[in-house]
Order: sequence, then structure tokens, then C-alpha cells
Amino acid sequence: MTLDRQYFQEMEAKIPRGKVRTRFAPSPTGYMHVGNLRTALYTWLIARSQGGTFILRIEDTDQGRLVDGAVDVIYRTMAECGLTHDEGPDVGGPVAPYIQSQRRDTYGHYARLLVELGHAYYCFCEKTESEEDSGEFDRAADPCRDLSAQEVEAKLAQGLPYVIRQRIPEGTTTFHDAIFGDITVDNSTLDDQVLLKRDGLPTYNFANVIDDHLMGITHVVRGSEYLSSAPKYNLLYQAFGWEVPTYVHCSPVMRDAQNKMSKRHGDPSYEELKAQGYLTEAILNYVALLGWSPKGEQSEQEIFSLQELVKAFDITGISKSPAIFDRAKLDHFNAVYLRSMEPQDFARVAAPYIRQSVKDPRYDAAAIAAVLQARCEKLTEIPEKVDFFDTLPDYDVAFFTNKKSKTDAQVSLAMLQAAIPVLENLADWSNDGIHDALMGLAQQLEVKNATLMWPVRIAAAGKLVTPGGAVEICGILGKEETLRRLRMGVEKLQA
RNA sequence: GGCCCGUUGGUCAAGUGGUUAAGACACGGCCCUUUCACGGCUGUAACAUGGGUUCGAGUCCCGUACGGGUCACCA
Repeated sequence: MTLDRQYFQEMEAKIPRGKVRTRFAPSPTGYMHVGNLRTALYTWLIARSQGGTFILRIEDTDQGRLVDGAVDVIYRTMAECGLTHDEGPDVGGPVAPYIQSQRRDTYGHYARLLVELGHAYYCFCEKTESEEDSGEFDRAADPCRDLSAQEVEAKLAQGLPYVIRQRIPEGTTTFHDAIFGDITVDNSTLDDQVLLKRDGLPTYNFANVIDDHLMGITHVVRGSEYLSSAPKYNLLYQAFGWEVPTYVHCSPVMRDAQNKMSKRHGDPSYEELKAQGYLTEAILNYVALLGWSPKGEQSEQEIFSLQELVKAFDITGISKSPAIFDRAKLDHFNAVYLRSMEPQDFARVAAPYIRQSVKDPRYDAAAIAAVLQARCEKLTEIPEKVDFFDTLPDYDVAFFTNKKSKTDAQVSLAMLQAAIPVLENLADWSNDGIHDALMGLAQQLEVKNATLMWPVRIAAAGKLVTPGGAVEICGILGKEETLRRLRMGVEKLQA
């Protein structure tokens, strides 16, 4: 049982120092849920806002939970969101490898070092022998805790399976968290957790500490569910004589007051939100504000680009309490982003959704997009909004009656009959042309604009609610189709 | 249950002992308007609770209630 001092010296020598280094360390078990995305964002922002380094590490020490393609989802999501990493499995780096299953030997070395330092011990017991469910952990109940070196040697020589457990000392442990402040616990509430499992792989808790140290991580960002494990991590760092990183424990994103967002409850992942018609920028912006708010003069600002977040972000703005994910507010952010897009950009992202229901190539998707842009919260609501272009719905004549526009069936009939010849003779079928022709007609008939526009729009679209007004719709439909629909409206009203 | 953490309008939240307790979303009203929207204006609505400390408490301390986390050879 001789330790290779040289090994540790080499490992320590590789650790980058003097700069902020953060890491996002997902386990590839499925998809990127909203809480994960937020943690990744905050972690990335801490690094970027301080000119630091952001690292991606894959934590796959649980052989049983690996999911095919999960790592790709992580890469893709990070890339789409612009959360670029400087070091990671795909790009390498000074402290490679960045996949825990490839660092297997390292953990064993360090576990044995800890045994030698007296802060850990071999345990040959069958799985879970102590505590039961009776409150405090009874350290004395583990017969392996005080085995002599000779006894341990003998058992190892026999090839008995073992785990290595952390030896928790007496006393209390205090650690500092950047969000929660100082937290002190009595060591009697901490158990001698397993560091190295029977299969030789480290537990998450152990691998985390080792990797964070060896990768020179300065800010450990993770969910608040790890808050109660933090004292044990602290003890580990102290046992090795290592500097303790800054802990940043983030409260969870909730689906309601009682439950976290979870796959099990059917809460959407990042990818699902995108499929539901949300823009990446809007999702990120909203998620950033779920549990963080800017300080000072910017405390009223809500719309942030990623670059603006980098400038404004500060750990002290992260809140302690959980935040409930509010779909209505996400909708709002999405609408804001949709509206602020350049028209051609909006047309580009909207086109596939428009084409889902508007198959007729004569109808200009860009023109439809233009009228849609200000009236659209989610891309997925587009197909339903524009379905009347291809086929005029079998609408109710009651649609022609609108109090505010002063229309009823009779008035509408008169309006359509007056509008048809005017439009038939209209040479310039542009929005301006149609607009001027109809407005002129309204003036000539001495009715308010709405009295004429309402029935025209209803006849042209067959819907109560439409993107754009009568003019835009007629413009897109074209002269022939518009007239056909207006005549159909006349027939409907005469029936 | 033990330990740890949290609690400002329905939701996100500002606030770090002295404010008429911001702002945003949602909701209501009004205006604009060829519909719906957009935009503009406006309204309803909050410091969980009981004790302290203090001239003064949303801000500090203690208790209570409620909620969450954790107590794996899972991460």
C-alpha cells in the first residue's frame, strides 16, 4: 500500500490557477430541463462576467443510468444557447479528460491518499449495515472504522470486496455559500459517506470534489439540493489540505409551489419549449430572470441579450427562494423577442409555420409574416391563425354583425355589393391601392370606415379574428380570389 | 422524525433601519384603431404570524406556522 507521491505532484502541477474557472457538470441521463439550463447559464455567466474559463464536464459515474444520445443533447443545447465552453470532452484542455468515467484511476489514488491521511477508511461491510432509519448516524456501529492496518491488509489480501468511506471527525463544520451565507452543522448529523464504491468507481460526491479541485474550479455552482452535502465536501477539502472553492447553491425552478419542474410531471425541456414555438433567446432571457435580478440602475431592465447579461450578472443578485416557472411570462418574453426581430428574420423563422397551413404558393409567406409579427406570441400558434388563406372557412353569417362597426347582415350586404365593383375596377392591387379605394368608397357612401372594412374582412377571411386588416388580407389573397370571396359573402347574406 | 434552508401582490421580483413598499407578467378599465393585436394611459392587489431590540423594522434577534431540501455503494 505505497502511495505514488509523484502522481499527486504531477496532478497538482497541472491545475490552472489565478483565474475564475467554473464548470457545468451534467450527468447524461436524459434531457436538459429548465433548472439545468438555468444552472448552466449562471455558471457560464459567472465565468464570462469575470473573464474566466468555462468548462464542460460529463459526470457518468453511474453506469446504470446512461442514456444514448444524451451527451449530444447537452452539446447541442449549450451551442444553441451560446453557452460556449473553453474546455471539455470535445475540445480538450489542460486538465483532460473531462469525462468522469475516463478518470477512474484518479479517484482511487485520491481515496487511498485520504486513507493514509487518516480521513477515510476501508469498509468491508455488506451494503448498508448501520443506521437503519433511526435518526442519527451511529458511527461506532461500523466495525470497520477502527480496524487496524494489519487487519485491513489481511482482508485486502483475501480479496474481500470493500468500499472506502470518509471518516467524519467530531465537532462542527461551517462552510460559506455565496448565496446562503455561513451555515454550521454538527458533525454528528453527517455520516461516513462512501467515497469509492465496490465497483471501484467514485460516488458523485467524491468525484465532484476531486474533479473540481484538479480542474481548478473556483466557483462550484449547483442546485440547492446539495446544500446539505456541502459540509461533507468541506471536510474533504480540508482533509486534503485544499483550498475550498466558492459555493453557489441555486434554489430550484418550480412547476408550482410544491413541486420542482420535472420530466416526471411532464414539464418541458429546453428542446420541448423550442418545439412549442419559443425562441432560444426568449427562453434564456426568461430563465435568467427566474431566480436572479439585476442590481442598481438596471434593476428594472428585463430584456437582456446574452452579452448584456454578461455585463450585468452578479452572484449577489441570485435569490435564495425557489421560483415558479410561469408560462404566461415566458409567452410575454417570446412575444417581445418576436416583435423585435427584423422583419426578414421573422419571416424566415415564421415561414415553416405559415407553410404548415398555407400551401398555396401564390400566397406570399413574407407578406403574411409581416402582418403576423405584431400579433404572435408563439410560433406554434401561426398555422391556426393563417389557415383561412388556403380555404375559406364555412363561417357563420352572424360574423357580419358587429356593433362597434355598425354592421349587420343588411348593411354588410350593401357594403359588399358596393365594394365589389370598386375592387373589380381597381388596377393597382397593392395595399395602398386597395386602402385608398376602400377608404374612398366609405367616404363616398358616408359611412364610417369600419362599417365597410368589417364586412370586407369577414367575407375575405371568414374569421372573426385575423392577422392584419381587410386591406392586408385582400392584398395577399389577390384580386381574383378576393372578389370570389366577396361574391360568396353576398350569396351567403342573400340566402 | 433529525438536520439545513426559505417565506414582499396570483406569478417573477426591487428593497440591505426612516420609501406614498419600485418594476414586469397576468387581470380590469380607458384611448388609439378597418378586427385581433401592438402601442399609450390607468386601476385592483403584497411585507406568513407572534414576541422582542430600536425614537423608528419588510429590513436585526427569538419563537410559531407553512413550504422546500436532505438523511443511497443515485447523481
